[in-house]
Amino acid sequence: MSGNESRFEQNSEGAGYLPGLAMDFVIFGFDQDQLKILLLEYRNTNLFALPGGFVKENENLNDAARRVLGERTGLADIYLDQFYTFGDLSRYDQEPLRTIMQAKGMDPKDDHWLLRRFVSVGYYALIDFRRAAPTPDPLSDNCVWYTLENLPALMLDHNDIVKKALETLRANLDRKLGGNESWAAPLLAKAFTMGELQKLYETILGQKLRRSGFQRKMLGLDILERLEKQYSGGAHKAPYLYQFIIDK
Amino acid sequence: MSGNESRFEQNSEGAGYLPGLAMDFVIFGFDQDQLKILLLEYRNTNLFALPGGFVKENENLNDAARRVLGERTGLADIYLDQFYTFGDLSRYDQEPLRTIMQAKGMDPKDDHWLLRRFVSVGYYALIDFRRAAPTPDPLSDNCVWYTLENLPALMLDHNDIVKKALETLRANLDRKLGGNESWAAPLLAKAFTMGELQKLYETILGQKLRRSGFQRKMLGLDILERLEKQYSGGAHKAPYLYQFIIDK
DNA sequence: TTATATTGTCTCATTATGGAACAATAATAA
DNA sequence: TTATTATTGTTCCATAATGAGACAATATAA
Repeated sequence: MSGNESRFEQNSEGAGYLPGLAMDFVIFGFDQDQLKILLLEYRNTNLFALPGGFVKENENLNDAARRVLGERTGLADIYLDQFYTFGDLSRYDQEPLRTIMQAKGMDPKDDHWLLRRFVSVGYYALIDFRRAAPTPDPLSDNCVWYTLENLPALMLDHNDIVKKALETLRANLDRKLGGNESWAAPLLAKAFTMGELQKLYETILGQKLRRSGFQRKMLGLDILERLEKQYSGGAHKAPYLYQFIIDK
Repeated sequence: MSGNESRFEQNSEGAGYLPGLAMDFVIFGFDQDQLKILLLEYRNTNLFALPGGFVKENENLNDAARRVLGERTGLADIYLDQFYTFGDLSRYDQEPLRTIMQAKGMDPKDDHWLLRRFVSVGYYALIDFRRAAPTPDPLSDNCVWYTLENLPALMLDHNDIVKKALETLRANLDRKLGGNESWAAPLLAKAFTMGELQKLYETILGQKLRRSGFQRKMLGLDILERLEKQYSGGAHKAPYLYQFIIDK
């Protein structure tokens, strides 16, 4: 992190990084029946942004994504999906970043590398809300979970990026219904009830599903192992707990 | 095309273009029951590549894609899909491009902008085989249709790019089956038989489909208009001709 | 005129899905 | 202790979708 700090402040040329290329992340977590994503906050500016990063000159693009994801969440081995590359000219707006840098006491020149035009590769990730250690980058003051329905206005085209990420995630859910479902594992506890799994689907898809049909389909996929243990805590029949079958 | 020529030869800095960012195209056409894509050939080098291009400094990424697609095929208003961005270090191999430039009588220095590392945004397009005017770029000698099953070994990671494009196209076919099917229009004649449409699906998906089921599903989508005209030419009952319903 | 290949449609068994019912039961209220 | 309540796991059935094939229709070739 110490070497990280310097790339923003001391190095006005962005040496060691590919010029004009950035990455932005839509990092999904699931907590209390809500989908959330990680946002960066900039104090005194009222600006919010997606976590992002840059690609080193001797680094694979997707490796850079994993590295930055680790830097922001402390997590490795994450379900990570490159979903779109954003390259509109409307992204090229020096104002927000200049405001942020000035709020940090910097006085960047017009040709500071961070103020140039960037094309940004979008990734989304599904991570374990409970294990994540949200960490702001050197320019930000905070890295916080925001409920998807409650997002503030974000910098540049970042709201569009979130929208596209969610669309892609939904489409992939449909397609992956037949395959290995372990994508959902990081979003749930190790053992979970069928109701919790259904709630996760409903939250991502933004619509209610029929209970019996959902149970029928999930059990039919042979990806769930029913545990003998039972959950307790509600004034009703105790549901089974399930785990995803690994390997498969 | 005149201004195009100069960007490769006279301008060793690539001025006016975003550095390190390229686009590669998998341009699909359909002819004689075969799926084909456009390849560039380089004489005296035995090298083949996907058509590609660069993004101007004051141009949207997707607009650049449409521009380059027009330059290579002469076509506008094309179904164009950005499917993945390729950024592995293994792409960074000066040899093929140096060979090509030398075969053209150029002697580029090691830091010639074309010999630097590029991250490339992949697009695929479905175009009308009959209306296309394949046009090589200034570095290439030829722009030719190749059957997908007969592709030669391509430069750099271009075979991977083709593979990924086909995977994406197939996945999108499945998803779009319920929606508007006009994506298929550029690949077929204005009027076509159900058998021709089925053949197109089978070729893209790489598998046989059941005839009665295909007909049932297609007619049920309400996207086809049955024409009174009938095709003739085979020693059998004449099939109906169909058109896609526009607007819808 | 007959044969042949392919088409448009239909049939029927099988499977999947929508929607609801039902008994089971863990906690809570009486 | 007993009744109540909310939620679960399962079953049921009507409807829809799908797989696999049968059959008559017919434009050309023999």
